[in-house]
Amino acid sequence: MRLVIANCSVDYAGRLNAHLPLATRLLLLKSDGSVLVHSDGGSYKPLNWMSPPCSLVEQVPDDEQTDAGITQVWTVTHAKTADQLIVSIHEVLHDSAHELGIDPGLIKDGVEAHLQKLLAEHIHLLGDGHTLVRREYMTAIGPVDILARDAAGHSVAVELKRRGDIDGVEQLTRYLELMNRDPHLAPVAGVFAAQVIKPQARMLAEDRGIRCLVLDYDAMRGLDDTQSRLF
Amino acid sequence: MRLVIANCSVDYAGRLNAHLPLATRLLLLKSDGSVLVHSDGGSYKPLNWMSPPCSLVEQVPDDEQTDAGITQVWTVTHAKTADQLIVSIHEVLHDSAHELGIDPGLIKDGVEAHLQKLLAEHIHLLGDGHTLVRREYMTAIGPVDILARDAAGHSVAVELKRRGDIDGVEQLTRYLELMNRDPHLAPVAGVFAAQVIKPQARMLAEDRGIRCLVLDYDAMRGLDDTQSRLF
DNA sequence: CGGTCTATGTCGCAT
DNA sequence: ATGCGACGTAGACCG
Repeated sequence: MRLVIANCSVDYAGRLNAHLPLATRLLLLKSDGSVLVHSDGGSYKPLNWMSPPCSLVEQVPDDEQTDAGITQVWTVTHAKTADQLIVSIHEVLHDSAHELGIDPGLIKDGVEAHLQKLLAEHIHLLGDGHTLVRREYMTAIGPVDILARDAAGHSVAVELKRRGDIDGVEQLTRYLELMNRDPHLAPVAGVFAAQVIKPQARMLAEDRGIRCLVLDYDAMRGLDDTQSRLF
Repeated sequence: MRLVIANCSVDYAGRLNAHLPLATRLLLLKSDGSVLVHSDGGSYKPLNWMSPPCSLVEQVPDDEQTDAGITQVWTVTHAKTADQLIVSIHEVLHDSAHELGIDPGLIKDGVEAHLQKLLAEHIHLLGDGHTLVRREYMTAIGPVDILARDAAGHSVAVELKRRGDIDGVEQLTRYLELMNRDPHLAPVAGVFAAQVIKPQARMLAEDRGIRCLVLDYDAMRGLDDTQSRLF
């Protein structure tokens, strides 16, 4: 990894065109050839960048560029799309290289996949007598997170979110509309399950006859632990 | 901006929990207090981060941590959500600070506006005999990208996307529902036009009687060039 | 490899 | 502040 602090301007030409006027920035060159241009603020997103696979070529500026005060030009070209990032460097204020090695990577916990697995394992949380049909039940417009049957044997489609928002309700509505046309499944009831359900999403769901279910992730994990210990 | 290369492990507790095992990484501290943890590869997204507004506290490790080889502990806390990022540093390999100043920011030049202009100029791409009524036709719930009339004089509402996704179909559906209540416009047909239309979006659109139109941006630009050269 | 969905999405703009 | 749509979305998972 190479870290360069430099006074530079940057141009990107690819899926859009973008330009960064002359200013002092961090240029971060990773060992896979990718380049990140960061300012001293904002979020984790760089002002501009080139993702791998790509290659960097350092060029000597032509006369016109030299007259404009440019001392180096970096041209970073994407290997597949031919997108280009051109960094015109005026002054280098810092330049250092570091050996980092391969990163073991991030370990995550608490994402939607876990929730889905936990709810499938404890399907009774949907209500007494419910049974699991399957996770990721495929329909023509995409997979329904969980398909179950209630005590009376009627289909129940569950849309699962970490945070229950309006678009989740819209998604479930589309599935229900489609599934209710299938005589093998109809009638299909809807359950919108999430750790937190926004008031507007709850409103919309209930207005459409969709039941809302707030899930307690820690409690569900607790159930899981208890069950694990029993076996 | 402060750049630190260090052997460290990182823990995040917030909307989810995440852990980074001990390894050498770049720690990027921006002047607004935000922190980015980057490995030497992957994408522009850091392995872990804390976005502003947040505050960093450097702590002396307790005995247990010292025994584990930890020399510094940074606790970064988000000012609003109380999300925490904890960086446990074993060894610092580089540490430098740099004054960057405020960045003038990125200037973008997009593609979708151009697509709309091109389709409006070559409205026959909608079908023989079509005529343009206007771009950005205003309705109570927002502007329809293009309103046209077909050969029979019936209204045609066009939703334009670079990439045709399900939410684009939803958007057009809302417009059509509204516009079809207006006796001056009804009946209004829908056309979903994009450079790429996802199968599920096509499915949903056609199920709702909305016609799908795949646009070739380069070919349309070619038409434009030809026309430009004629005048 | 393409197709779809999730995301600590982020970002910007409207209300 | 909050909702909503776009993004050079990126990344994971699945056929």
